[in-house]
Amino acid sequence: MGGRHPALRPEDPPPPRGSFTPFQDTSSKPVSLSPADNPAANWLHARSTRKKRCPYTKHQTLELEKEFLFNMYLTRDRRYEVARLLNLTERQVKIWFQNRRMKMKKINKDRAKDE
Amino acid sequence: VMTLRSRLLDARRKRQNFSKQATKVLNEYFYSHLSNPYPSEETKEELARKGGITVSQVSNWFGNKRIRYKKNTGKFQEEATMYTEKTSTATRA
DNA sequence: GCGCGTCGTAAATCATAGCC
DNA sequence: CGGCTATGATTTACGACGCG
Repeated sequence: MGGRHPALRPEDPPPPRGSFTPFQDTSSKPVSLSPADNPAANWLHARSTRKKRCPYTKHQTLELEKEFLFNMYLTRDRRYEVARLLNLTERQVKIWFQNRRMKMKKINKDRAKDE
Repeated sequence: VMTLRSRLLDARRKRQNFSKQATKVLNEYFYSHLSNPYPSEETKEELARKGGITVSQVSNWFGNKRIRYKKNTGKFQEEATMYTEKTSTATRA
């Protein structure tokens, strides 16, 4: 593996709730846990405090796409405005743009091979 | 959703399930690395080559497989046994 | 240090291939 | 054929790490 884990943690105590100790484990690989009966026990998993994915409405998506067409990168002001208009948080808008840029990269790559 | 594949892939090849060869290659890796089924980029490329699919498809497959396996391990026991023995029988008999 | 960037992923959801 | 499930792909959300 590249070494870097994502937004997930391998296995850990129950939800700390207080939301500290984000962590993960870039180094140690005790390689021990994972009872034979549950191989998935040591796999990465999302923290239990993660917000459930909530599909955006057609309108929200359409407006976000229009904004993306205009600028792939948001200014702080635009982000605030878009979030207000679409009733999303600024964080959601920021992440939507990050994901959208990744999607664009993938599309371009696919199209490059395709010719 | 249909914005991507609807245009770049729909007209011609619609989604089709992977070939037996691709499925075999992916499952063999998955079940022989069950404790850590996260292939490196290089490994993904190799699996993609052996299966005749793209690296993205390999990533999608592992993402789907990990979640679906974790959600219902029981349902996969049969194929788990199958691919596990297929991979280890060589050394014995 | 903050703050936003990319990268890789989980989990949910979508779309439809394929099998009764 | 119509319904249902299996499966591949896409969509949200986030931690780790990088960089200015």
